[in-house]
Parts: sequence; structure tokens; C-alpha cells
Amino acid sequence: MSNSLPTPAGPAGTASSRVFDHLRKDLVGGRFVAGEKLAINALKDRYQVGLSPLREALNKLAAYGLLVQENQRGFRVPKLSRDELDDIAQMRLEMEGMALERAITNGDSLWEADLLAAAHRLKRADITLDKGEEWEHLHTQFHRTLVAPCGSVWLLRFIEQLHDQFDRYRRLGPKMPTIRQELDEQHHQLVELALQRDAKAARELMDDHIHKSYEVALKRYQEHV
Amino acid sequence: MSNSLPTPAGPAGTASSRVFDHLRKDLVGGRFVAGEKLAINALKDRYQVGLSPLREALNKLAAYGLLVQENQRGFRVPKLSRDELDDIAQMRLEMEGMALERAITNGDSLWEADLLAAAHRLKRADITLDKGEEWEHLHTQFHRTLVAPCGSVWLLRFIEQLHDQFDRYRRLGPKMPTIRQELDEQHHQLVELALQRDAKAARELMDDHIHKSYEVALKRYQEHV
DNA sequence: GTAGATTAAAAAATCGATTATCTTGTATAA
DNA sequence: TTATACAAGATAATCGATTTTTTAATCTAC
Repeated sequence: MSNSLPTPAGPAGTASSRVFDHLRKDLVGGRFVAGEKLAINALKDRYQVGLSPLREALNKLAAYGLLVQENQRGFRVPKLSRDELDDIAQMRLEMEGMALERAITNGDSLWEADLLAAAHRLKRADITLDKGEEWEHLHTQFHRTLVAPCGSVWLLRFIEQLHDQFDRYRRLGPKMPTIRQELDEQHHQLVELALQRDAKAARELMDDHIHKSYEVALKRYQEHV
Repeated sequence: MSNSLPTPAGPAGTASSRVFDHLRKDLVGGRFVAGEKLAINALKDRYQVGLSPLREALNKLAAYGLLVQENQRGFRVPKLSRDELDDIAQMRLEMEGMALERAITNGDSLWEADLLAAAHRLKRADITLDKGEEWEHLHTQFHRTLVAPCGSVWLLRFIEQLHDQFDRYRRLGPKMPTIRQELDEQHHQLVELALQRDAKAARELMDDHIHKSYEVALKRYQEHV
């Protein structure tokens, strides 16, 4: 994993890595308006860090694609567009499909256990909590586990990046219980097919899963404008 | 292109963007030893910049994958490994193949002209210059042009990233004239097939092209260790 | 001798202040 | 009125110095 993004910095992390994690969450979670220009001084107060670590975090986020940097005129939150959403969803289809097939080929019994655990935690959170940050985290974790043993560090990296981008659209609006339930059921079906090592069926279900998520995201995007 | 990396900063760019470009070139071109720890103070002298812009550039390069950042212990040049080379080459196969097919579907006559021009410039440089940085730049430019109208900003972004990574291996050693000539011929054949809109044949040739490049890179990696 | 503690030097990360650039509002001229 | 020029304020980028943490070397106890 030497090339992955750093794992979330605990309390021991640097100021820069902590504000990176925090800003990443906030950008993905829609706490900023798309297109908005970031007022660095305001961020300094908001995240309680100095200028240097803040700027370093902003630079990383720009290289990662969650911010746009223009020389001499700071940082902005990237605009949202229908075209880009289509692009992101299409890429997710291709790349997560590929990754899932490979994961089903390579995954061992430890993976099976991790997968069951991740699905269970997600379901638990579904019932217990009101779907907040905690649910989002477990959801991300589930999808990450699903494709983890695909054997390609770079594929995993790209998928993670696409998820962050996709979630900027998906998380624009409030939850939609009906469709949400369908999607949640698909998580469990995905686990079943993975355990049965049915790569073809799993990929088809994943395609459908992404497609349904896309429709949610699109709807929210359209309502949001 | 709002989400792409910034275009190379001309003389008007910031110190940070200039050192980013320069470092990127040097990292891809193998001017640093893989695994080496970067001495920030030495870099300050080498690139004639202050600490702040330098650190911002290093942070961007880490998020981009050309450096590894460890909290509290600075930056290193990523190690090279056979496994990673295989991964990168495999991903290039998938993604550039996909991009080429789409480009052939979407590309208009302006693209055809750009493609011919890029191929011609590359051949020119091949004959005229001793293959230095200029040839490398034109080579990158050719491959970029080839897939440019694929319609996906994210696909292009990932491909660019993979090229940078791949070149860290390919550029480990001196040129190999025989195989190089084969590869150069393939560039022209790729243009021909693109103009004929023969997506299937073009993709097969691209597969072969990447495979041959992979063999060069692998050989150099093995000799390098 | 080896493991663990101690400390000095080196390096990374951060801070506060300065400099350069852009932006906005106002004035002037065509 | 419209366009251009200018000045003042705001913001971005950079610098130099400080603080924190790691690394390496040395010492001590077993």
C-alpha cells in the first residue's frame, strides 16, 4: 500500500494531515458550495490550524481532485455538472466491475470474513443510527472491502478517488428511504454472490447497484441546481 | 478540464507550481534514486526556492503518487517493484485500450489533424535530436493526443498518472535502439488505424505497443536492481 | 556484550510577518 | 455612456525564524 493516500491521521498525526482528513470529509459531504472560492483565513479559524499546514492540505486536495487550484488566485470547490457525474458513474462501472471480478478470483477466506463483518456493521448502523457520518464511513468501508483483494493498488486508488467524487453528488440531498432500502439489500446480495464466487452475476449486480446510485445522485443534482 | 492537474506553469507561474513541474519531470526521469529520502534543505538549494513553496509542491506530488509522505518523517521517492510494474502495465492496457476505442468513436477531423501533427513532430525529433527531454515530451504528447477525445476527463487523468508511473521504470536505463524503432513504427500504425476508424485493430495494436514497452521497462528494472 | 535510557544533533512541521498579486471601487477621458 | 487608468484594500504566496519530533550517538545497568 506504499502508494495509497495516507491512512486517516489519529491524534498523533500532523496538523496538516488532520486538516486534510477533515477537509476531505467536509468536501465529500457537501459542507461547501460547489464552485465556491475558499477563504483561507476563514478556514484557518474553522479548522483551528495555522496557514502553513492548511495550505499544504489544500495543495494535496487539489492534486487529489477535490479542489481546483488556480495560480495566484487560491483554491475553489470544483463545480458540479451532469457531464461529470455521467463520466464518474461510467468510470465506476468499468473500474469497480473489473475490481470485483478480480477480487472474487483472488479473495481468500479471510476476505470472506471481512466482507461478512463489513456488511453486518453496515446493516447494524442502518438500523441503529440515523444515517450520519458513521453510516457513510461504514458504507465506504464496505465497498472498499468488497474490491480489496483485486490485486491492483492502482485500481483501488482510482476507485477510491471516484467514490469521493461520486459522493459529492450523491450526498447533495437528504436520504431517500425507498431507494435506499433497495440499495442496502443489494449490499447483502453482493456478499452472497461474492461468497458463491459467482463473478459474472456479482458484476451484473454491481452494475445495477452503481446504476441505481447514479439515479439517486442525478436526481439530487437536478433538484439541487 | 477543470479537474486536471494544472498545465505547466510558465514564467508567470508561482514558485510552488514551477518547482512542482520541475520535480515531477525529475522524478519521472529517474533523477532520484527509488526509495531515497528527500533532503528538503538540499532540494531548496537545487531548485532555488524557499521552504514553503517547496513543501507545497512535495505535498502535491505525494497526493499524485510520485512521492510517499510519512507523517513526521518527510518525503521519500517510492520504491520500484516488479509487482507494481506489472500492475501499472496491466492498468495501462485496460484504460488506454478503453480510451482509444472511445477516442476513435468520438474523434473529429480536428483530432485527425492533431494526431498527424503529433506523430510527425515525434518522428522529426526522432531523427533530428538525440532522444532527450524533448523527445520524451513529444512522446507523451503523442499518446495524450491519441486518447484525447475519449470523452472522459477522469479516464484521461488516470492514464496520465499511469504514464508517469510507468515512465519511472521505462526511463531507468539507456535507449535500446532496436526495440525503440519497432515502437516508433507502431506510433505511425496507430495513427493509420485511428484514421481508418478501425477501433478493434487499433486496440490490439495498442495492447501490443504497451506490452512491448512493458518488456523494455521490465528489462531495465531487472538490470537496474 | 546487549538492552534500555539519555542526550545532542538533525530534520520536519509550524508560526508570524512580509512581499507580491489580484480585486474592487472610484475617477477621468473619450 | 463606456472604457481605461489608477489607487486602496484584500488575498495569495513566500520568507525567515521557532517549535516539535525524530534520529543517531553515547552511556549505563544488567
